[in-house]
Amino acid sequence: MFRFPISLGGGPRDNTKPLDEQHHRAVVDEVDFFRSAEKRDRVSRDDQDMIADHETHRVHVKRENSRVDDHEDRSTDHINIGLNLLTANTGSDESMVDDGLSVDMEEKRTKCENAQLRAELKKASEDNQRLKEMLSQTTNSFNSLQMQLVTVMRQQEDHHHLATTENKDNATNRHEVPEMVPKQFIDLGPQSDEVSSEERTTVRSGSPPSLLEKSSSRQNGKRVLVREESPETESNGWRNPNKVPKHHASSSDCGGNGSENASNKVIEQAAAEATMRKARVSVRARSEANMLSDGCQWRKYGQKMAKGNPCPRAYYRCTMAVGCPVRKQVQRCAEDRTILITTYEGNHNHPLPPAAMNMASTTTAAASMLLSGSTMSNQDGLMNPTNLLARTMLPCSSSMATISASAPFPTITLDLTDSSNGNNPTNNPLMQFSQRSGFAELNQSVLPHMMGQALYYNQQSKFSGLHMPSQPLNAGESISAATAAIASNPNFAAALAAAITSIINGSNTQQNGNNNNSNVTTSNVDNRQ
DNA sequence: CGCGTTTGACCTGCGC
DNA sequence: GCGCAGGTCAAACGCG
Repeated sequence: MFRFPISLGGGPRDNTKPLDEQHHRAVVDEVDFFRSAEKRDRVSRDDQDMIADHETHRVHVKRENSRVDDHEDRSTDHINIGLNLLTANTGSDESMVDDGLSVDMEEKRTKCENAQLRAELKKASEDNQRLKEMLSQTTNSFNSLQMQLVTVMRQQEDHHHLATTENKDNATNRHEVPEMVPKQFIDLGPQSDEVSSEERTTVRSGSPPSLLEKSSSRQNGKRVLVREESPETESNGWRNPNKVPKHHASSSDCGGNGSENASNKVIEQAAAEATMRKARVSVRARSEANMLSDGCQWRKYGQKMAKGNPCPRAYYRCTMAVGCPVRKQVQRCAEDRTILITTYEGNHNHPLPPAAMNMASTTTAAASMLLSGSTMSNQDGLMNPTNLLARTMLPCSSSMATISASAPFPTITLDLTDSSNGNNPTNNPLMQFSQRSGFAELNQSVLPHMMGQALYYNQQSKFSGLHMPSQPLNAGESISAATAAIASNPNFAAALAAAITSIINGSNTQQNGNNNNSNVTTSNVDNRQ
């Protein structure tokens, strides 16, 4: 566990000081080049401080150093300490004869201790910072999970309510209450900041003015309610998201009457959407079919021969709602054509059937991670062992999940082919996950969901799309267990506690195994400048 | 006839 | 600036 150096090298006198003062002392980043000089100077001027106790001297010196500015302000005599050094020596009393050597030794000793203290302080501050980050991430994850839980519970309530209603008014109201899928908006993108949970509840239960409910979409022959984007939203949607910056630039030029703040906001939104779209989740699975059935409706809009692969790449977009930005690419692996590589991109902006929630949560989590990762520097990205994603995802799926930036966009690849131990399901962490979580079904649409849940759990993890080689870590089991606990245990607090414990243990494990953690978060410096 | 697929053209970003 | 590759568009086509 983390060790907090409570004793900062001070003697008993430290405990008598106020906490804030001690803290102040701890923060002061001084180098006592003039420690001995000050001391000797003080000896010459202050008889009361001529105490033989070395410890008392040292503590007093630190206090002096922490308030050196005050001294300089109050008395100009202390400005030129080095000059007073000679006069203090020459004019000193009998103590100078005896302390000539001991002072030097004490000086070295105090310097050494000071360096140790400084190192401990640095380490403590680093641990503190890391804990803060972990707490923040965990809190955010908890809030998100709680929101999902509320959504699911509400969904169940709705189903129950519908069932009871249908039982009561079976004949009369059936056509008025169409069978509908739960309106689960899993968009975790920038919109989530603007739409409060109350508003989302309203979206689920009512009909907001900006949303038009449309019953034309089909889902397995059933009528479903989908959200139809407003024209403005659609214009910023999938139509040409890659051109968003240019479009906005041109629009701002053409429509110069518009508010600059508004346009900036729109630009930021568009940039965020573009960023969200660039996060990709690639799923590798063995399949004879041309496409994985992930619960969504797709329409093919293009096909292209990719370089280095004799198999064409097919482009699909989600057609469950007008303007849904989600697209996917399907391509067979060049080396093994039985492997189907499906790459998802973007987040659904419409309600999804439960079957489609699986894959959607995965892509959404990836996009969210990209957003959070965009606020980080490369040094603090995946290469940083404090990264929750790297520590949580990769350990339990080191052979399945890789993150690569060699691709044009940050891509998380989920290898479900599992060539190494695929014949033994119990060796598969996801299989273990499913078994512990009580999932009866396990198919290619469920697997990404579970990965997606893990990703969702780590959506606050920061990464910059750097290449992260898979490294088997010891904390895999504990992380997997914690993830399973979250999924299966309705008590999120207990599950989160288990997860935090596992993460912390994993952090220590990693730190023990890797001493090159010089880039462990040491500052809050935001590198977006 | 409506919807989905096919396919060639076009656009855009990137490397040289 | 040019070429290449990835990605997208949209007219043509096929199917139920």
